Amino acid sequence: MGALPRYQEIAGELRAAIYRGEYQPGDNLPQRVDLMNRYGVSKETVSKVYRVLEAEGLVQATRKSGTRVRRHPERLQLTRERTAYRDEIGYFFDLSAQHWRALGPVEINRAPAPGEIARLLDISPGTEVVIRDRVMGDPDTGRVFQLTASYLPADLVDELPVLESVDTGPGGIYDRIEEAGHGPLTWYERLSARAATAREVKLLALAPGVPVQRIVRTSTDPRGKVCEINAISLSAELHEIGYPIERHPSARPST
Amino acid sequence: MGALPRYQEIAGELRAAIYRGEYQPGDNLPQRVDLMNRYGVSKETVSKVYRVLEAEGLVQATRKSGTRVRRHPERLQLTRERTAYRDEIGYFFDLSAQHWRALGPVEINRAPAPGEIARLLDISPGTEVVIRDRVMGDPDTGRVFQLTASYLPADLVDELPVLESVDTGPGGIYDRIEEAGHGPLTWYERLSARAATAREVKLLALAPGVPVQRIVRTSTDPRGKVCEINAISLSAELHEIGYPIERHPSARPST
DNA sequence: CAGTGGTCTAGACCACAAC
DNA sequence: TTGTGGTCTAGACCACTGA
Repeated sequence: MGALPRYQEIAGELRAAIYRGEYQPGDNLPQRVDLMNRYGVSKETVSKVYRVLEAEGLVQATRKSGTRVRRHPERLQLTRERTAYRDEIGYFFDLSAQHWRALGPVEINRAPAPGEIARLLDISPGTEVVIRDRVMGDPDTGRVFQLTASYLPADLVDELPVLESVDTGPGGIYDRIEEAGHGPLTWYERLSARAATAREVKLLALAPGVPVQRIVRTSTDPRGKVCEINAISLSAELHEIGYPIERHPSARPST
Repeated sequence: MGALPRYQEIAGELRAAIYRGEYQPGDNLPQRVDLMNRYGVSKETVSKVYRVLEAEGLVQATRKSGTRVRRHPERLQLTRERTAYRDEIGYFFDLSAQHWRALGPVEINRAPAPGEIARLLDISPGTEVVIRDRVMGDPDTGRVFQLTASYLPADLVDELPVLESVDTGPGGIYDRIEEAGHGPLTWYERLSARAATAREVKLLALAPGVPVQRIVRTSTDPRGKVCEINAISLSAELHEIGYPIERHPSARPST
């Protein structure tokens, strides 16, 4: 027996075969019973093999018709602008997602701030914040594309109760915050990724093993107080974020 | 019995308890035997529960001392500039990662282009390309931070054999490509994320369930030919990519 | 060296989707 | 209807690691 457990070895062989192109997207992989015989292992072990590959997003199993190599969908190019625009409804940060709308009403709750958010808001973890949750998507097809959560520190909401109401008026929370003397806000975005939560898998209809891409935007007032954090989750399989690179004078073309 | 399998139900309860803060980072979760008794399930089922939570990057098991809620490391802010710089060694696209160096020699191979790369190079999948693989990291600690692969179409390498050699001279492949009449190159970057491959888990020392962030840069010559694709994999847990947002005139401050 | 996680089995049963 | 994936068990054994 090698250093790796049996099921990892078998997963490795199948993975390599997929990368070599022996199994093309859409092809069926050997079914459970065949692998049991071929490698002389039990059904549970074979299941473990396929669970590993499924968690990697490589294969997809359907009852009766077998386990297939996944076809990866084309990625939607999400040209994330580094510029904030504003229209009659409010602010937007994304030219290519301009037609997405909230599917259903905003959900507003008070809850302890998750660790990452507390750190960015510069409050101690577990402190209560106001959370405005939105499910965004294509209003025509009803397809969900992103989950948005807006985190507001409790002291700011006490000062500005409108932030806890469903309709925050023209220009949305940013205009209200700026009117209350916190303007002009400056924005900063951070891009990261992590494994999907159960909620994200369900709402974004993620295939097993697909991570989410995160866009976390902080809004800071001129005194340096972080007034809001806006966290977006997107399917990492469906989206990519693109931008052109400019040449610095040090990188002059040599033609 | 509900709609979900038993192990998913139990995983859900533990997950919720972690989010509620009943188990803090560093705390021990109940051990296998306790959960067997509490829920009246077998050891394999309990293992499956913890395998789910581990794949989500929520918990980490160590023999003898139990299964703990993971502490997530601080993210290294990777301020990805939108500007290409150049020094005596070559081009760089990342101010904050300037001191990273190749750990070990470049590995150069000819292999069929993976689907994603073929699409960007505008060649049919499986066409042979030249791949230059590098492992980058901190030269002092030896810690690996990113895997870099540079994909070059075979016809360009036939025209410019130096692209297949280890030392490509001052300014690297970009200067060689531009000197050969393909300059000035224009660059475009795409950010995405996906589940880690086995190689990435090993080389980047990723914890189970941690995805990789991908930065894929295309270099295009003035005639529109894509001359190179540079694909970087980073631990999504360790890095985030940040940038400030500017105000468009439409988003004037309302103070 | 004992305790905990990790792997594996043989066999049972369920549930869904294609036929 | 039936074949396929999916779940679960009871019990065995291994392997690492912290006291």
